[in-house]
Parts: sequence; structure tokens; C-alpha cells
Amino acid sequence: MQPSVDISFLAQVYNHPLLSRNDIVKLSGIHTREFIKKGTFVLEKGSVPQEYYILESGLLRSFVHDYNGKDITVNFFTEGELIIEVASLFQRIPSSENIEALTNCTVYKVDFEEFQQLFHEMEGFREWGRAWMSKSLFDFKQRSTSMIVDSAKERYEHLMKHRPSVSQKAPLKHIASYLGITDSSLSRIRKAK
Amino acid sequence: MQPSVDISFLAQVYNHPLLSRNDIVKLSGIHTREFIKKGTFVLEKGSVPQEYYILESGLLRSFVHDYNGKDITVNFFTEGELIIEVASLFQRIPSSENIEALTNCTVYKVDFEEFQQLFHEMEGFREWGRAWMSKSLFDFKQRSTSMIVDSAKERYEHLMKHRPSVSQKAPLKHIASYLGITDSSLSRIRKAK
DNA sequence: TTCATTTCTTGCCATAGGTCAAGTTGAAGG
DNA sequence: CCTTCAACTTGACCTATGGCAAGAAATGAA
Repeated sequence: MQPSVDISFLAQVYNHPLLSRNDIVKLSGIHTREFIKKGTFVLEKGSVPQEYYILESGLLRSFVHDYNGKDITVNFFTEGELIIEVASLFQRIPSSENIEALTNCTVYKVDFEEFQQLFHEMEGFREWGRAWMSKSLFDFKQRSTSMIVDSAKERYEHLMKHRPSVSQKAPLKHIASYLGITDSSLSRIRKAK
Repeated sequence: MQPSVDISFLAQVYNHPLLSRNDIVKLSGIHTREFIKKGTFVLEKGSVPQEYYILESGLLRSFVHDYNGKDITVNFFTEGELIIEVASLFQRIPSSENIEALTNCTVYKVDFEEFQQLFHEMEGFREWGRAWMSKSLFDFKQRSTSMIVDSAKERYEHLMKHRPSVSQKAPLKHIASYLGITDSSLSRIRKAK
């Protein structure tokens, strides 16, 4: 049994002035709903992704290993967000990061070729894509600035406030590496509150 | 006297498999060469940019002020790079950062409206744009990971190696804030070598 | 040339956060 | 119910980097 597509959920994700309700319906055609079990890797280092996903429910993270083999969480993916490794998907190069499901998840899968075709066909979709990229770029810029300007405690509080589901569902060690501190330090920060 | 456009320079910048020599010539039509004096702001916090630039020679930086009023360099722009604040240019919202010329510069200016038109007309241009954005996204991701994984000294050495012109032309304090350390610390790091 | 301003260096001490190691607590499988 | 493994906490100590302030060097304007 194939679970069915939830148009109004997709309408929220693909919210853009140049995308009409009709466009969304058309877009929904390239989305298939899937379940992903906790622990599954939706992308492995070294492979070239053939798709991206939209996360309906659950939590994932992307991570890399530094030169000491230490595991560093690069990003979390929360409900309503795109699960995508932009550089490797668009440039067809092997990914340098892994993406792993931290909980059971429900996602919409989008094949790259089908995406690509609609992308060039629909101006609104392109504009949405560019807006999405701008926002991501902005977020990562903010993130590196925050690493400079804010203390570990402030960064933690910011994460708590803006992405509460992360601190609820992710193990402390992943949150710590995402914040750029050790798990001991994060434990102390939490205690201090 | 209007300085003339250097097509082969632009061909390097707009290097992409889907952009032919003819496409580049067409693109060059929306570029005007300009000189910018050291100290000029090409973008001021709070204003909405109407253009982006390509840097032929010179050095610029973008920066913000943190809540203590401390000046933080977010990025440097070196020769051959795009001088652009993506979020505010594409989403037509006031910029949260400033962009300032650290030396006299030669640039190609591109008006947003003219860009926008060609962008939707030429598939190759769109693909180039997306590739450029992917790369930027990748770079910022790397940057935040580097802030976590590498020591101040390693970050400095990386910058030295990959963007030597920055350490040659920018004052120490801007390099320090870009690296996320104080100018005293950077001075000591330099000395230690 | 001189004066003023910025840039850079350096010393002293403070501190956030790291490292390592030893527990606890807790959850999942047999 | 017991065992195991991961998650989390906590303590003792260490280190990279910050804050502050003084001075030296370089740059630029008059």
C-alpha cells in the first residue's frame, strides 16, 4: 500500500508567490511518500545522491568525520525542511557527508531527473528554488557568525528556542558537536539552567 | 571615457559547460566596468541592493556588528569572485551586512533587473547560477565546520594558503575577526611562525 | 617634516571550554 | 530478569584564547 500525498503539506513547503495551487498539484506528481526507519542512512559519504526529500515528521542529521575520525554533526533536518546535500546533488559529485535518520521518519522523495525537468519548465519553481537556496546560504552565514560572536551557552539557547524538536529528539553528543563543544560541556550547560 | 569589457575575463568567471562563447558575449552586454575607491561602501546595512559585481582586481569585505557593536568580518571578496549579498538581492529585503572596499578596485557591475531577464531566458545562465550558489553554500558549510574542528592557527594557515591576497592586503584586525579570534591572538600566531 | 591616527605587538592575568577518566542512569535484546 | 551498550553526568586538571592596557611602528594628512 502506497501512502498518499498530502497536498496541503506540500503547499506549505513550496510556499512562494509565483507558485499557484495548480502548480503545487503539478509538483506533487513527482513526490512519493515513504517511511524511513531510525538509523537508516539516506545519503552515504562517497555516493552521489539521486534524490532529495521533504521531511514530514521525524529528525535527521548530516555529519562528517574530522581528521581524527571525530564525528561532527553539520546540520539537523526538522519537520517541513528539505533533506538535501546541495553540492553533490546539483553538481553530481560524491557527497562528503552522511545523512542519517535519528528517529523513524515520514518523507516525500523527489527524483532528481524529474525535479530537474519541472525546474526548467516552471518559472515559479525556479524562483522558489532560488529563494530556498538564498535562505540556506543566509542560515549558514549566520551559523558561522554565531560561532564567532556567541558563547556556547548562547548558541545552545538559540537552538533550544528555534528548533526545540532537536534538543528533544537528538542525543546530547550530536547536539554538542553541532554546537562546536564537547558533550561534557553541554551537559554542564544544561545543568546550570 | 567608459572602460571596456574584457570578454575573456568574464568567460573565466562564467565558466560552465552549458554556456557557449556566444552566451558569454550576450552576457557581457549587461556588464559595465567601474572603478571603486578604497573605503567605498558598495552595500550598506539596511539598504536593498540593485546590483551585484564581479571583482576584477582589489579586495573587499562584508561585515556586521554584533550586539556589543563589535565589527565582525563575515567574508572577503577576492579577484574573480562575485561581490553579492544573496539574501537581500534575491529576496529584495534590506541587507543586514555592509560591503566595503579595502583597496581600490576594478569591478563589473550587473543590474539586477537585466540579470533577472537573462537568467530566465538562458538555461545555461540558470545552471551556472545554481552551480555558483551550490558552491557558496558548500563554502559556508565548510567554514562553520572549520570553526569547530580547526584551531585558530590552522584556520589562519588555511586562509594564508587558499587566499593569500587577503592576508597581504587586509589589516590584521579584519582577518582576526573573520577567523573568530582577537587581533592580539592573531598577532601572536603570526609571530610564532 | 611633523603630528595624529591607525595598526600591530606584547605582557599579565582571567576564563571558557577541553581532556581524561570514573561513575550513573537508562533503554533494548536475549 | 539480567546483561550490555549507549547516554549522560561529574570531578580534577589543563590550555587556547580573551581582556585590558601600554607602547612601538607605520601610514597619511597638512
